[in-house]
Amino acid sequence: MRISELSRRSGVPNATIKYYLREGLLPPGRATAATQAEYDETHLRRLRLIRALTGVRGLSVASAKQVLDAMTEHRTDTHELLGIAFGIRPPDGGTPGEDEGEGAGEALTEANPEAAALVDAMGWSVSARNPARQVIDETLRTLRSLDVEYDWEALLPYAELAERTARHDLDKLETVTDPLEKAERAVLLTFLLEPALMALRRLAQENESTARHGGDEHTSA
Amino acid sequence: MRISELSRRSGVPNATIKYYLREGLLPPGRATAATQAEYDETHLRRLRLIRALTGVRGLSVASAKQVLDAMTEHRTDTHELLGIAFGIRPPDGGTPGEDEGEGAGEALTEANPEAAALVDAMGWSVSARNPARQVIDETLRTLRSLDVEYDWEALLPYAELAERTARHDLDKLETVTDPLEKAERAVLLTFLLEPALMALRRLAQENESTARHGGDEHTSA
DNA sequence: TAATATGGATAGTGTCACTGTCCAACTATG
DNA sequence: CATAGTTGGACAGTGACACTATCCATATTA
Repeated sequence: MRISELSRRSGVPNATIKYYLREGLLPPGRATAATQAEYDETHLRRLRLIRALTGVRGLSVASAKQVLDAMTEHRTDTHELLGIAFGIRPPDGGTPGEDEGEGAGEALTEANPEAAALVDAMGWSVSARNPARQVIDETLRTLRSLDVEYDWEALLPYAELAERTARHDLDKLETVTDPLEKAERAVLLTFLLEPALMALRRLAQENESTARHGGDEHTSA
Repeated sequence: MRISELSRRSGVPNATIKYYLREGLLPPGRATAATQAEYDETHLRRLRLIRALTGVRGLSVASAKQVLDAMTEHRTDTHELLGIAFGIRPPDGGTPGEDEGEGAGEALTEANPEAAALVDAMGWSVSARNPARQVIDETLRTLRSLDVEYDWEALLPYAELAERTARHDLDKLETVTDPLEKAERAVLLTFLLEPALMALRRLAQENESTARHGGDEHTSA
């Protein structure tokens, strides 16, 4: 199919598709002539994936590219994908310092002692370079700067719940055999589910709060 | 203190403080003269809160304002705060439709049948207007549009974990008595913890993946 | 062959979160 | 009191981001 059909079938404007092509999020079509290219179902699918990541999940185009790249490159190694595909946080840009791309190694463990302690306590085996560590230490530090006494031990119950969540995630993944599809599913379950998971927590919080305080008028305007 | 000291003590540039004042995130100081105002510790604290929300959590300035406003207005009703303070998603702007401020009511439940079913199945009592419902339905719809067979029932295990998480959250909250402080803590635990919780899941996922697949070389470059 | 579509390049748009500059009014110091 | 420095407020400018629009030399289709 040509670009217009891709646009029509995906609902993504023509110009935007070109933009994604430029940015490398969408692989170029097979060129049939100097000014003509042919796209197929994989392009359509990729496009939907891009919109899911940038739309529902709210990733920036650059972050989506990283995830997509990791997905296609490491399609044989789901486990590594899960580790690598992260390194991305909400499209905030705040608190950069994200130029530690290489050679950080040990330093990161040192730099994130709380995450390290937590990982240790849980008996987890995760890369010292997993950026999630940094998120944890940064959050804890921020919390404490606001006088909330919170340390990695306070996160232990959450870690156990996360462990169960992860087990559930991986169970879901194991039903898929095709490596490419598996990698895609991993991305979907890891990233797309995040807002929904947080939404569940908010729902549960409201419910719990209602249950503890006055249990009526909770639906009032 | 004057603006410079506020800037020095918070690490937020002078110009940025002025910007927050303009945007209404930071309440104005007590004017001592036509071109002079006095700020106090509450301003400093608020500033730190703003940076925590926009920095670690990645909220947009506008979203942070909503949260902060809800926090100060509903400081008497923590339970309602938890329901209201959301309505904000990552600063993506994608898929808006967020102009349902009033009179949506029933329509939202209708519009989000999966969230409704889930809430029902869990026996939860939450407002029909809680925007988290929309996030859930939207995520599920997106997932299915990508051929991942996923419905609210698949979310049930997560909902149960969320319930436990929420219980844990509320427990932590109950130790605080001062209503203002409680509202602040609620915001902190609800919002600031989110990235950390997601980080935990990623860590747990990597660990679980390592455990299931080859258990070595997980730290390799 | 003429009208239309396409791919690629480049420029422009609107939003966001600041950042810089001005200036009149203050304050601190000599 | 003079004068240098600081402030609050207004407003313009900046750079990043995610598009969106315009061109134009082909290609395709009628």
